Amino acid sequence: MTNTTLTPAQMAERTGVSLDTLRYYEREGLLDDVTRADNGHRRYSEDDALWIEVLRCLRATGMTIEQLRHYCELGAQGDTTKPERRQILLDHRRLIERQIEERQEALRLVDHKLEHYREIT
Amino acid sequence: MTNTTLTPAQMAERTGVSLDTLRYYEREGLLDDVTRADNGHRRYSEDDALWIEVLRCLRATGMTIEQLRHYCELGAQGDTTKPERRQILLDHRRLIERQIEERQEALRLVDHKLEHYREIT
DNA sequence: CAACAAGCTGGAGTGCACTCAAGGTCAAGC
DNA sequence: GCTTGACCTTGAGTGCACTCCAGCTTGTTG
Repeated sequence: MTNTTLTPAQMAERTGVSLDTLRYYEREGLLDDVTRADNGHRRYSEDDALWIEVLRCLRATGMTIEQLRHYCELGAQGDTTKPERRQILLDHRRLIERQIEERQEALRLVDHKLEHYREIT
Repeated sequence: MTNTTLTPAQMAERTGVSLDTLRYYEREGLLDDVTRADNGHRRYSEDDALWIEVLRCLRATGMTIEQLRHYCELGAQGDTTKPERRQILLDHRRLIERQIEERQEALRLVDHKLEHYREIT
């Protein structure tokens, strides 16, 4: 069993992305040419697993499917698109930073409201 | 014009919440008894403004409309619900902290990918 | 007074990201 | 040989949080 591929179920387990969502991402062009076993079943590679982790992370921080598709298309077009891909990541990085700031402010606000309840268990 | 109330437009401007969304929140029970001018137009108080800021903040950090409605209902039920309201805020606080951690991890991942592009402008 | 801006209501529509359903294939185990 | 389970495809359905629309009233302005 020195098999380096993952079944759909294993991938779902490992990445926390559901079977349906894995197929959905593939349909949307976020995951290209997943190899297949003889019976037509998907066999994900380790690289697929890493990329799906990236997808999960970018989605969780608010990148849309549309934006991810664009990023993937750029990747497929080769090295000339590297600057644009880099810019997309830089822009998203700033978005994440703003999200962190927004949440730190939210913590302050929640803490302020919690003071109002401080006398209780 | 020493008027301490805000028109819908002023409230939208101030809080960044759209007119439609302000009405939607009211319909959903997140905003009770907004006073009205003689002509039936809404006149928001300063307290409304503060509360809408809270709503915006909690929504922005992932509290659902349903949860917010529940929180509001508890508030309307009086002081006996204080412990539950406090617990809701504590739970949400933990959620926000997890979101910050998730985003800090996302930053690391994005930075890692950016290293791959470091040779470019 | 005409016309425009601001607001009102009830209800329908939208966009996004999944998520589910129906009907089928295929391999392994009893 | 039949059932079970994992997977397949296509296409429809769902849930959420808005967002828009039609048709109305009211107040202001040239």
